[in-house]
Amino acid sequence: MKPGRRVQKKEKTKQAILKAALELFPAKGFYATTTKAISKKAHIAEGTLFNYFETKEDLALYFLEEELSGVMEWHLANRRLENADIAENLFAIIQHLLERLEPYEEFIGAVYMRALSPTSKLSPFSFESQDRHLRYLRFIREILLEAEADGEIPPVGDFGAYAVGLFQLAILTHWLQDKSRGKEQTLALLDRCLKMATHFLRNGGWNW
Amino acid sequence: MKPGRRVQKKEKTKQAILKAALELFPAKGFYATTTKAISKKAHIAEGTLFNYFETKEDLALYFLEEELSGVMEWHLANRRLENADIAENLFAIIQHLLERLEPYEEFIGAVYMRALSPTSKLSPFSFESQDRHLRYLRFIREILLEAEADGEIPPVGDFGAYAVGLFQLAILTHWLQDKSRGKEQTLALLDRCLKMATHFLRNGGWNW
DNA sequence: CCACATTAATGAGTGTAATCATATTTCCAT
DNA sequence: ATGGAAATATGATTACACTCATTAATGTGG
Repeated sequence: MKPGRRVQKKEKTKQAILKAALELFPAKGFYATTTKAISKKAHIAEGTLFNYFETKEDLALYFLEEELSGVMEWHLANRRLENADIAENLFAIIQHLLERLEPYEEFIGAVYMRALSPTSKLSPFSFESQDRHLRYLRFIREILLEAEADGEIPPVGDFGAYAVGLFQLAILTHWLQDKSRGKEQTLALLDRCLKMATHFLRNGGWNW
Repeated sequence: MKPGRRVQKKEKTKQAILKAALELFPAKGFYATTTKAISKKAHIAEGTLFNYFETKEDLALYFLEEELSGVMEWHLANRRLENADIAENLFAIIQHLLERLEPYEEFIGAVYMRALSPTSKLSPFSFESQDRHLRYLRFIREILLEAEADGEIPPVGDFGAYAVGLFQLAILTHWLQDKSRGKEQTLALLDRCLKMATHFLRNGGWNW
């Protein structure tokens, strides 16, 4: 079953849009980049862009979602982490995500906060993009469940995953501002917070 | 020094805009309310609105900032809280804020997340609105400093205030979704988190 | 190869936030 | 009071994200 010309062309157009966006967003930022400019650079009509991405925000979020998926795949392939404790595990995951997000530093912050929002009161987002983020939350949930099963931490429920997601947001905002070499400040903070949190959970802070 | 006609009129116009916005935002939500509709209801020209508020978001955030100021004043006037421990103190503050935000529940979430952002990479916000939020962070910092001085908690630095701000954001997103009567779920969560955090800090979790 | 169905591309059109040159109002010094 | 300066209001205009009716390209069954 080889892909027909239609599928091929479609993929090519999508890649052209993404390539154009990835040249403009980092250079001019999310807000100063117009969809018109992206279309032009991708050599397509203005309307075509919206056949591929519902909104300009969705286009920017595509990169985030790709990297979130990438992190999940990477983690699955990285058996070494299966034996790591929960703090190491989460540290590795978040650090890896930050590394992957580096090319998007200049614009991803503008839309990241909204991606997190689980309620329509927060933004006029498509359900689809919420679904995609939910996948990542379920992934985190899985990791926490394993740690629970090993007796590493007490049961933290769905709320645990939600909390980690929020923590990740906090780390990301710190990372965006971090001027230190190699973002070492953020990494130190990340390490410290995770160690504290697991220490806290192990010592019965949660079951109280 | 009585205010001249100019100042009076200006204040009247501002109030008219706020009144109109407060009728439309809760009814239709932030996104479905047009600045044109607000102007019309306030009996002013479309452009006049932007003499008073830089952007539509700024207009919505005005209500938040008023309430943040209100919370600070309220806290200052409430001597009872000076002797309360840090958990009670923060609980009272955040609960009070949530109560005050109730009238804006339908639209404040749409802009709240952005107000928090301390970096221009996150949003095209005016510096002014960042300043206003900084005032609140300094207020939180003050409260934490008092608790530090009393030996209630170890020194948590500016980061402590930042963390509380982020925590408040987390609580707010929970609150927006909370369908329980009187938002009691959120209040229970708030109580639990604060008690855990102070317990944690007191037991040397931070100084590690 | 051809009709015709399905899918994708197009760009003029729309709605709306925000701007800006101009007009109007208020203030104040004489 | 009056003229001119400063502040404020105005709404036509702009810029932009996004829509949609139409056109073009591709796939398919006979």
